[in-house]
Amino acid sequence: MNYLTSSFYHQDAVIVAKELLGALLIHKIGDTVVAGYIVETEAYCSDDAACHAYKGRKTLRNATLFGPVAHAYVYVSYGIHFCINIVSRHPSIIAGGVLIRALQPVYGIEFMQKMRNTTQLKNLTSGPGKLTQALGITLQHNGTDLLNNSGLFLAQGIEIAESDIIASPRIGISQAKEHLWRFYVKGNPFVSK
DNA sequence: CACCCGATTATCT
DNA sequence: GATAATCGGGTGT
Repeated sequence: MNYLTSSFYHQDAVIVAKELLGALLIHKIGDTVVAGYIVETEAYCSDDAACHAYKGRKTLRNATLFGPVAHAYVYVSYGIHFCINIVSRHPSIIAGGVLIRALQPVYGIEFMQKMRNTTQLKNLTSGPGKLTQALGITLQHNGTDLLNNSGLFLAQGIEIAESDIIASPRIGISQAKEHLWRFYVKGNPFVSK
């Protein structure tokens, strides 16, 4: 198992978002390993009006985005879902992260089916709120160091060819829609929508 | 398949 | 009071 190392996260979030495609997001809960290949991401930068860090470090919620890279930024979406970002930014930038939007289930599929209350593979991890529920990721993981053997981490997975990466506008935002900072694996059935 | 809407809370106006 | 990096269930075509 090859873990992604610190230097990987010290790059522009847009680069990290692209390069995270194909990586394994892993959550170990006791003896259970729950994991999937990342097949859809979105980049958010501090000079980007759609980013939670855009207005500065004002509230407790977005503090993690300003903290060390390779930590998990988890927030509550629409009051009821959790979404996970990987804190990553170029050293010249004050804050930034990559939203994980979809996974292809690999390990712990039975666990995911219990958590999601469905056996339908396509519905387990095909969206940012779905995949956190499937992997058992909650607000308590906000600020978790992904390099520190915490049970939540990233590892090298499968290689995605450049020609199989599609860039498109980010989903669900009302500002800075012009940036093509959503990336997904062409033709992968687990991409959201 | 398309739209519409309710759930539920941190944050902003 | 409104909006938001969402989801699932409802209704209609």
